[in-house]
Amino acid sequence: MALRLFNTLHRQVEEFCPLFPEAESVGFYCCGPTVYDFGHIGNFRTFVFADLLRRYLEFRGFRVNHVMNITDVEDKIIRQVAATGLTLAEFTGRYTDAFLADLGTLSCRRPHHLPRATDYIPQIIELIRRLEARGIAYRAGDGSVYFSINKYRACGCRYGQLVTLDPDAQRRTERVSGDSYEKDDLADFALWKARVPGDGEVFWESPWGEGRPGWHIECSAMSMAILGSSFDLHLGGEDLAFPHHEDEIAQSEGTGLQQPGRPFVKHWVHAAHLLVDGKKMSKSLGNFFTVRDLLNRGFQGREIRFLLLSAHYRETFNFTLEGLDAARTALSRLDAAVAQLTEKAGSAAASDVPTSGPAAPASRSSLETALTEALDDDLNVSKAWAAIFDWVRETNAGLASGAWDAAAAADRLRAWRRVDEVMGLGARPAEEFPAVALALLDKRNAAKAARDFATADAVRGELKALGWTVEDSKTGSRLKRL
RNA sequence: GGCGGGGUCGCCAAGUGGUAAGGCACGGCUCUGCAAAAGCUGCAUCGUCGGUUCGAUUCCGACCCUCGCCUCCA
Repeated sequence: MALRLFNTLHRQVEEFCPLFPEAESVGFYCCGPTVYDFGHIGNFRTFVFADLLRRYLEFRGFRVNHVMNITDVEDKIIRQVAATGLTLAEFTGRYTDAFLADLGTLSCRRPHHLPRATDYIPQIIELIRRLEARGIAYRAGDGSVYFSINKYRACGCRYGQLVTLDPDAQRRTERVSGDSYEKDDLADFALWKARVPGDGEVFWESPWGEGRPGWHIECSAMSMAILGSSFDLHLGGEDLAFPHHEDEIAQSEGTGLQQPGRPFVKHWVHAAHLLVDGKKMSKSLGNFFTVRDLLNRGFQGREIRFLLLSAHYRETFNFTLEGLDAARTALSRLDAAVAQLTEKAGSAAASDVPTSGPAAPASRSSLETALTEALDDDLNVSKAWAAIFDWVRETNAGLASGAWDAAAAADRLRAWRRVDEVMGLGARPAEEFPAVALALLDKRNAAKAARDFATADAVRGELKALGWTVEDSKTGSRLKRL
């Protein structure tokens, strides 16, 4: 079996085969954030999904070269820079740091490369020059440089690979028409935007005068600079398919840098949106939660990650706080099983180091087999969770019946750790018990030992008021946060 | 208006031409001093109407509802 993934280019599920099987790594690009504000969890759904795919590829034995751009020059950023009086680097640096911190909170592996658009101005200019030399880019009256879709098509290239849009049937919004007068054609898009007074100090010298990069060119420049002119995987949110990715293909393939027969990107993968109350989560609607918002409400990053990974990436997913509560409950059941297994395994588990890469079939656990089967199927996480929760039930039942010794428990634990290399939930953070709670626990244990149940129950009530519940077991009592 | 997704148990969410995974919630039982946790167990005929078929939730058609893209956007 091999990994099968939906490819937006062909609108079907296809087996993932590296473009260059002999190459040492798989080229993996995911459109990153525009750093003008904190990202919301809708944005992070895509990044968590990208992380899952990366982890799974690595689990499957591929070496992944993961690139995520940081777009640090753009209209909203320029407005904010002007408004705050900060320099571009100061302003975008803050949100870049916040973004990376949030990525860490959600247990996403750090991309190997995090190129910033402003560090790639020479490459961007070079790309535009190539397009200009091939007659595909043209300079408009306002000094900006545009991409000509007609010229591009005249070169035998296809515009409209990711979406089917009939230009004549499109809705003409004010914004589109208002934007069009400098362009030869409505659908053309800016490669280089001439400096205007509102840009303040944000501009670069170029063969076309002072200005800044257009909307989509930075991704073409950075992805090709780092991964080459043809690479394996390009991901992003579904809203980026058009126009961003379509234009990216046009700019990249318009340069003619690819080997004959090689596409710019072999496999395009798009993640569906997160909804809130049935509507797309977005900055403009104001219906968004940032990772920080949820942390402030007492949720953990891994709980958010779990929720974001609970639905298939190509289905829209409705985010609710109730859903997050349910995710927390489910995750704590998993945590409890893993914790008990760890306890049972004792020192037998200590030497285990989870490893990536394919396990020999003989040593593959049934959990791992089920996970692989599920994820090979276009990353069917629902199926994967079903297997994981079946495993949780088996684990609890086996633990309760005393069926396993330490070594058997360690085996099961090892299986889980391998699977968690992909899911990325990690271990539950160690709980800090306040001294008061521990004192009350002792008091209750003493009362219980003396069979003074009235006192024991009263103390349990006190603990409950403090937000702790008590779980009695054969081996003793433990505290658990309510 | 054009294009593309969805409508499966109270909620979330897989899936299949032969009567439907998993999670959360809920009920019963076991365990427990009582609980909690855990286990066992119960709980859906798949938007509507037609059609194809021995048989459709799964295929086709129509309709209703809903979300997204077409404009910066994960």
